Amino acid sequence: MLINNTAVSRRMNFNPITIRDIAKALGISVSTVSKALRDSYEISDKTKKLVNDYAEQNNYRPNPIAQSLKKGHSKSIGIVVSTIENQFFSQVINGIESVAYQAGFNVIITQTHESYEMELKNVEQLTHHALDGLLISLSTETKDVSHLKHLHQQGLPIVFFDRITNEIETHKVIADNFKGGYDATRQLLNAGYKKIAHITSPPNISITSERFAGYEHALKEVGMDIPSAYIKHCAHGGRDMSEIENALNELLSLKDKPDAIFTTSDRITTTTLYLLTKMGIKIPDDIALVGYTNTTLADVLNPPLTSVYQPAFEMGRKAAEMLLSLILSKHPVTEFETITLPTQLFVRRSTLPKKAL
Amino acid sequence: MLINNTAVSRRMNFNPITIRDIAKALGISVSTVSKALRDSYEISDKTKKLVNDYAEQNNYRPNPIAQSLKKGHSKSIGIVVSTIENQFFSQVINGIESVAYQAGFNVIITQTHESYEMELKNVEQLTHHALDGLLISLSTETKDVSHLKHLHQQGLPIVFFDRITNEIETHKVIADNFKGGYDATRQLLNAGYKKIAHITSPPNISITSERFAGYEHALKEVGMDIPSAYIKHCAHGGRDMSEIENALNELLSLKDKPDAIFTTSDRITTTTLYLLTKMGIKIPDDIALVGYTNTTLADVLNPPLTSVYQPAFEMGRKAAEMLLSLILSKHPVTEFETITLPTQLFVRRSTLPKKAL
DNA sequence: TAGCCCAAATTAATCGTTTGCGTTATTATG
DNA sequence: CATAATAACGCAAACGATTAATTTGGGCTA
Repeated sequence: MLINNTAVSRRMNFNPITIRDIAKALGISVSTVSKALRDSYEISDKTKKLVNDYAEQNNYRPNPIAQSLKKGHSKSIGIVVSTIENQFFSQVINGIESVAYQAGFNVIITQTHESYEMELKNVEQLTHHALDGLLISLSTETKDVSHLKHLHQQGLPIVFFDRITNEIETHKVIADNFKGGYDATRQLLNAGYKKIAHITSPPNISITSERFAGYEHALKEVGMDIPSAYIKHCAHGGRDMSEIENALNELLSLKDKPDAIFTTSDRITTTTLYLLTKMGIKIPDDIALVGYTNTTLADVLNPPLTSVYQPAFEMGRKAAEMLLSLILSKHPVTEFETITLPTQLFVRRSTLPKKAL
Repeated sequence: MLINNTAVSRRMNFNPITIRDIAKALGISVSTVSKALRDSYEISDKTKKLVNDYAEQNNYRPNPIAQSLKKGHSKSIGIVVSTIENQFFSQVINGIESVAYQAGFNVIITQTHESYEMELKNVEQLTHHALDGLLISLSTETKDVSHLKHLHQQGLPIVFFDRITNEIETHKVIADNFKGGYDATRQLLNAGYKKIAHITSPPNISITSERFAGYEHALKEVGMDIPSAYIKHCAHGGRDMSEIENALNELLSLKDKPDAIFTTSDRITTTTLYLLTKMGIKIPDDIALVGYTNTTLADVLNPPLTSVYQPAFEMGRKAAEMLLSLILSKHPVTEFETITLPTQLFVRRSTLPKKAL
């Protein structure tokens, strides 16, 4: 009876039972209910049972908003990535999730689609909602990180992963991009390719320059210099197919055409493969291809694709662990570290040695 | 001076300025500040300017938690999908995002990884945090939807997409699964294949039975009956490779081996392709393959994969629009609709007509 | 029986905002 | 000049949960 009454007295909206309802129904005070539910020593077992039973029967759930307001934290962390369609990022997110949920945190995912403006909006959005911490991989367009600096100064824990900045001192997790670039290039060199082009993201983001450094080092090691006409930057990291189409067309119209291409990022890699195929260019016969990608499909592509694989899940785990340590730390943290995770080169048919062709 | 003082007086934690701080600094009341910020007619322009200037200079942000508590809503919606690694779902999410953000809502994404237990946990998690509405595609394991029924009865707006239930009356968005299954099967039949196996998810989820019905109809239409040994259900929708491996092994050890396979779900499709390739089975020569997938890579797979493409982005948009209409509705909604979106069959080399082989 | 202790419960303040209503001045009206 | 109207602002009660401080009512001891 009573139950029904309290039930109908609420709005039609999603409006669950509160501790006040319980208190009223049981004829005791609100604080007694609260303490009983939290199993306080101040409350008798009899009352506790009474309260708990009633709460259970009426499917009571503490209002998380009220708890957050009171406790001063929201138990949720924000994630900013370029796009979850990229398998690399969805795997990172899986890693983040696995540790966040363990710790009772939930995650809010946002995507920049490689746009600086979207990054601003998302960070704004996220901090407009209550956030205990932020995990971010910068957008391709991002050159200015003052939006993040402000938040960081205000005390919001931030951990960077993948695409980082050195303008903000905090924990960071990256893959060994230098080695990834080196391994990929070295593999092409070993297979006999001598004219190695590089299609990549803009140089302002960290991964681009690091991978380029690896590429450069491998070439220099064998005494080759870097032909600037072979280096192509896609303004939006290959978001638009036309970026890559243009890059390829330019490369292919060179007098001295490349005999191999090293691509970075999932999107650039798979789109390059798609376009070359569409153009009727044989891989690796006409042009060899090695690319960064985390797709599980590399083995069944045509041809199977030599690729640099990044430990995305692990990166997510590590980043989340570091963020949680920042959030949960009693004292302000002043010592930060940057973790570098190894990458793995999977050699497949797209970089078949030249002599074997 | 004052600014600095208020700044240092706060905790080291992320603890931004409040309206109380503004009131104190300006020597006016909290309510005046609040009203000034909300541009109330009760406040003079002079005071408004004073408050707004101070707020801007000190980078004031209203605490969203407090606002949510007061206003009774959180401006965020929850999403439950099986896994964002599946391109179909990440595209759906992009669609959802595009309308949610437009309306000032943010989204919280959770993954079930096809587990009923995880679905329970996620729904619990989500509603533990403050939610204005829920978008959900059921997990493969889910047979009981009482956890959702409760929430729905309590008044939480819910919209189902993709994998729906008819036990709960609300808005739903699905693809035309019957036609998808029919088209795929029909394509195989037209290409001359006669022994068509079907690897799919468990029959309890809606998409499975709907697609099966299409498959069945196509076969019956040409007077063929459905050989039960050709129907394989993967308990977790292909989450574990072994599920698919077993299914394939059973199919291939049949006296009367199938000459074609119709797979549903991204995961099952790509894994089947991978396994057949690894087994050295030629597609389509030995076995033809048509599958559900939303990967952009279908064209560059080996062989290019005939596939049923679902309008994932559009599905996300529609679902989000319906949810928002539910959330924003002044009156309780009693009329619900189920939208069915068309699918598209892309014919590629993996179902090359038999005579052409 | 006074004095004290302890268990068990209540009161009230708090988190940051919002908002109905009351309180001042100041201006307009008869 | 007295009164009504209005503009501009403050007070205090919410929203739901937590918790320090306080009260209440026994029970026990000296």
